[in-house]
Amino acid sequence: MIISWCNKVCLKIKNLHPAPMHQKKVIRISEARSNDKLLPILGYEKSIQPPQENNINRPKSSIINSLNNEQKEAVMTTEGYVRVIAGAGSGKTRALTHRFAYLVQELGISPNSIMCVTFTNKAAWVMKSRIRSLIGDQDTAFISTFHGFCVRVLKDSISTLTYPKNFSILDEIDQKSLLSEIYNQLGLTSRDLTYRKALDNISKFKKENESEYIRLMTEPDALDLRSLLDENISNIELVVIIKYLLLQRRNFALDFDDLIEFTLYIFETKEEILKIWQNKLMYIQVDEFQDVSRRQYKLVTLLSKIHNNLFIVGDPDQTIYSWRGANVNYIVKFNEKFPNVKTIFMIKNYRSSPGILSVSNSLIQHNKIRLEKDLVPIKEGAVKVLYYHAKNIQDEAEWIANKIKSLEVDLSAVAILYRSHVVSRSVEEALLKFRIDYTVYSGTPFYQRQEIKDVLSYLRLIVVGDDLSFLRVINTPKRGIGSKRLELIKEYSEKNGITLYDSFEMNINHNLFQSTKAREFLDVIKKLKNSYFEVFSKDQSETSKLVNLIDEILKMSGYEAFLMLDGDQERLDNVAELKNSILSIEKQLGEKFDVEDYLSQVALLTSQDLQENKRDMVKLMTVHSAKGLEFPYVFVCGLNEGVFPSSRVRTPEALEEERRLAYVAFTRAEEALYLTDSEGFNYDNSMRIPSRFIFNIRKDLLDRQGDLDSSFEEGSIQWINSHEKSLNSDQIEISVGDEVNHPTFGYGRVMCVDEMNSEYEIKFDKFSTSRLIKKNFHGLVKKGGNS
DNA sequence: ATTTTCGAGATTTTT
DNA sequence: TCTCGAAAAT
Repeated sequence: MIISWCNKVCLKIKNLHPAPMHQKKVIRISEARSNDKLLPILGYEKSIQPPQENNINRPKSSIINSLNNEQKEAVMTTEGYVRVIAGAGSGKTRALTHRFAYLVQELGISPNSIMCVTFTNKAAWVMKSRIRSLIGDQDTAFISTFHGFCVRVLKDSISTLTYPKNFSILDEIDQKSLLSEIYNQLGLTSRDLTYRKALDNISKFKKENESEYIRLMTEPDALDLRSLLDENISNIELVVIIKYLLLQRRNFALDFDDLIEFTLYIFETKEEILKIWQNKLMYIQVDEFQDVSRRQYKLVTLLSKIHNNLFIVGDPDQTIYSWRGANVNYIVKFNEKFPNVKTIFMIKNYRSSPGILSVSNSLIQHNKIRLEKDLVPIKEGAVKVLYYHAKNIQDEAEWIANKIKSLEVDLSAVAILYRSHVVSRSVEEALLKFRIDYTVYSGTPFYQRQEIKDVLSYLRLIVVGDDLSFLRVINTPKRGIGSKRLELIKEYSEKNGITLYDSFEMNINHNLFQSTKAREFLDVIKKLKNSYFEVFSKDQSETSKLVNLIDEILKMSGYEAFLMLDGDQERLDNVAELKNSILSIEKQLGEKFDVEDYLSQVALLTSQDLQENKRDMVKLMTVHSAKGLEFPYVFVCGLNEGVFPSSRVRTPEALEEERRLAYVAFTRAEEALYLTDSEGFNYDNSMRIPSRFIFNIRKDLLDRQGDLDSSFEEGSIQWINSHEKSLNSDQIEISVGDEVNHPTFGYGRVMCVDEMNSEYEIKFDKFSTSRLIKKNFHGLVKKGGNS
């Protein structure tokens, strides 16, 4: 409470609505105090990190010497298709980095000919710095995520398309704002069709009409889309999809999947470009291959076709992204798809103590669909994993806080993992109460925060002038321009085929804008545009051009004043942080820095890139974002039915994924692992019982604490068993291609089985588009025989 | 006539 | 934190 008060004390008393705990960054008391003298100034300068020191010219042999036999084998098999199936903590990333270094140093391969795909930006960053420490300061430009690579390709070659000539990246927030535009137009609300569902429909549409939709997006005019719209005007879901595509076109906006899809499209249609990349990238390495999606798989296999050097690393037991399209079969069946695949198993675990490992093994064995593979501990020790059953959530959270205190270790050695963000709330309260510093790693990513998006939108409006930025910025801070006045601007722009900003400028004298601050806003933007062109056209060697421009924007637009009046210290800090990150990027790139490039890529950056030096704080994050990381002490909390596994689980397959997720969580721990759950009620008022994953663990492996009543335990196990049975029996054997009969829709054929949402997609004879039917709908009858 | 504010209700996981 | 609708403020 004290810390939170310190953070707030500098604010106006007015706006005391606390943000949800899990979204907040809590800072140390000393920092909070020093902050209040900084309050009146927006953006204080933090010292910029000194550049990393490189150990140049290490003896060559060190690349191999520190490795075990399997790793050596993986590193030194430099030709052909190699698959490493590596358990958690077995040093797979190490094998990957050392292989990169080996290729460069021993075989004299240019680092520019090696593509190394990581799962996150952070992983790429870590890998780069490790490789640099092995081989000195070399260019490692092709160590990146799939998306990072695609941005690079697109930047080079998007001009070869007829349309668009230019692109920006849509993040989740942008997607939603596009949708809300459409909903406004159609008079829909999110109750009629949830955003999530609509976005689902859109990606499904794109998947099914793969070639079609790219053509529609890249043709110079969207006549096809418009006629498609007219034909299907009665199908509201389809209308939303088509309108969305039209808006995407208008804004040159690509979402994360489009990024890869467009790259593939360019590769498939422009052979010269593909050839260039295929020739350039002699070696391709992919980490976390178990979480590769269809598009990503297509991309790497396409790229490796000339040199045929593809090195993949992954652990099928750690597949936790199937809901995003990841498919384990790409790694499991890799050897069937390519000739002479060399498979190397790495099952020695260097990370965790034996107790942690046996618990993890014991858990994952309950999965039926998997390659048998038990990890072997290298570490020694007999410490058991501790399981604490609390009577209520507060109890659970405070037990964790107490335990952390009693550990008496560096706080940065401790991580608390949970299934979903909501769970973090009670833990945060307890940590505050016990005065334990912490950072929340997940939550809204830095570049998706309101204030950051606002500032960047101002910038983008000035530099690019796109509609999305205009909409974001026109009424923040409030200028008296709401839906009705916007309507006028939109209509005019639609009629004349111009951007919203241009339409706004042309209508500025309209009566409707008289009592608003519209003119003021227009003047400011005009002035800023001028100063942008002035500053950036001159060949100034001054480094912080962009930061200066942002300062100007903040002052002139009134956004700074708005933040100081309305926001809290955290937002001011975030804006300062943004300026800092721009400054360091500018410094890094020097003359090569380009504002438009920066703006088009900013969506790919994550908060993790900025949170490097968080010393001495407990880390809180979701299990998903803990992927690939390790911590000496790990707490997994909220191990309750309905939370972990999530209550949304409808199929045995989805349950197995939850179990893998738990497995990932457990195997993050190095020294000690603590599992906790609590009694009480879930948000849907159901009684909380311990997670089945607790009962999956062999009893003698757990050191149990807390008051778990034996009849309560008995009841819990019974409920779990019956739930498991119902999961399995819900499945009617209907698969793709089957003919079915539906009581109202009649005969149809199953086009697709969606495991995640447990739906069938069926094309009925009566309808032109297919429909989704829930798997647990009992009226569906399978028709025997073929037609 | 429009915009702003405020309370109520809801929320898996993310490149 | 987000969205929605109704009441209050310009």
